[in-house]
Amino acid sequence: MKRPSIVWFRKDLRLEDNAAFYTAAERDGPIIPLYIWAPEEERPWEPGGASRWWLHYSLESLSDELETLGYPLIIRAGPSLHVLEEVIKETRAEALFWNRLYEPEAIKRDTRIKSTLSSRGIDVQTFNASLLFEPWTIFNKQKKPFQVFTRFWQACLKQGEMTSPLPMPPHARGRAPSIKSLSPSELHLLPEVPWDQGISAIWRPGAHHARQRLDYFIEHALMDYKEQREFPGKHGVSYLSPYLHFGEISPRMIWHEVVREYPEESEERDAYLRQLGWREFAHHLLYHFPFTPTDPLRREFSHFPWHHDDKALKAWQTGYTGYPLVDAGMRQLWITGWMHNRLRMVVGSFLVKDLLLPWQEGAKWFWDTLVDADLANNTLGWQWVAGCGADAAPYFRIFNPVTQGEKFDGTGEYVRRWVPELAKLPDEWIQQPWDAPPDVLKQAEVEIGKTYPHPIVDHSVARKRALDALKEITGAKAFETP
DNA sequence: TTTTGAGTTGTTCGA
DNA sequence: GTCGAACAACTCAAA
Repeated sequence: MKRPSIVWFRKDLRLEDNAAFYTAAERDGPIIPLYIWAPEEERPWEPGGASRWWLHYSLESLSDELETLGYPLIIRAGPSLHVLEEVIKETRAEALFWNRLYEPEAIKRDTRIKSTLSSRGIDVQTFNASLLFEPWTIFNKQKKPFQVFTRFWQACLKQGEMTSPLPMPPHARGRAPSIKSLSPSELHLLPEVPWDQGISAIWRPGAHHARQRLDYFIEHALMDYKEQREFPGKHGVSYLSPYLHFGEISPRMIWHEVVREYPEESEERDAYLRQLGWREFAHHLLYHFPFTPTDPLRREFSHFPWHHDDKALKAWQTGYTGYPLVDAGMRQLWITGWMHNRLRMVVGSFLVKDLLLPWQEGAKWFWDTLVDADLANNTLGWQWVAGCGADAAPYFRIFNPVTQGEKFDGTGEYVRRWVPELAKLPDEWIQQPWDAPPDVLKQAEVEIGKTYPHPIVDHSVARKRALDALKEITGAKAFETP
């Protein structure tokens, strides 16, 4: 019997298709599953409020699952290297396995830890458990990273057969030495004031629930995905983003299940798989352009004449801009810790183009409020919407919140759900209550400026202002990548 | 994963 | 009955 191996869990809080855990279980010796809470190592992107909430329940769930297999989870507080050294000493572990992360700070830390511990004779091995295609495996013909999604995804799909997910490892054979552990509650991840009721009402963290969501999605929504995913009032999407972020399900498991259920190519199926592609693309970009969480990929945008307006920012954050669709999105986020992707584009465009506030402010707010806050995805999303990132359109995208409402929430059911003070307005006026005739407003018990705010800006004026602001930088230094 | 405005075509209606 | 204004509905290029 060998000495113990440590499996360092991070954003891979599952047992199935977990290469690090699987490798440890195949090895002949006890396993010490370890979680280290070290938020300062991720600064300035330490987990936000909603993420912490999720993490608390994920750790409880992971701990329960491990317990039934006979591997009690050890939870400690960082710094990571220090904790690893401690645990190695306490258990006489001789091997350490983990699944790789792709955020710049995590890469630096992990590289340092790997070389330090390897040099002391620990068998350190790392694995891919979070991506279908690791960033250093995909390049264009000039050997450079792709900056356009479609080409990137085509190149990925040409890589050939996707390998199958790894199974659940067997029950523990050896008994790990018993060492001290914190409980999830001792990490103080849950809020002290109970703002989490809306989140608790709809989310169930944990690998088991990720599975259920996936099965439900494949059975009920996948075949209508291409159309239905556009309607925020419907349940046309998979709701898997937070599970993917914390690794409670792997993209490979999703891919495999979807393809097993629908072996034939189809527009619906492939439209969904393509979304996994966007996640891959986001990680790819973050890896190759590690400055992008704070700085624009297109450098000329660092001269963009942003405004600074705390009042406007606050109105956006709290969902009081006077544009029903924008406000509905922001309130859904605040209450449930999640926002439909179409709304992420609409509210993002509104912050950046209509209010001319820097996209970094939006990214920060999302980081704190989203249960699926993910550095790669958040960065890609905000740079895309600001027009300063990859996959830039040849035009300056400015979403019209009224038109978007009419197209994607024509019946107003989404707005009515999240902006109840407008609920009684007829469909015709619900996306633009300021234009409704006085008797209609009266009938609906809406008083603009009292029960619901005046529009914070006039969209058509704001649109022109944004185009003018863009002109100020288009003369600036041309597009370049470092 | 867009919007706008200009231009075109088609329809209605009244002089 | 014919003509043109007005407008709706649509396409398309440009941003």
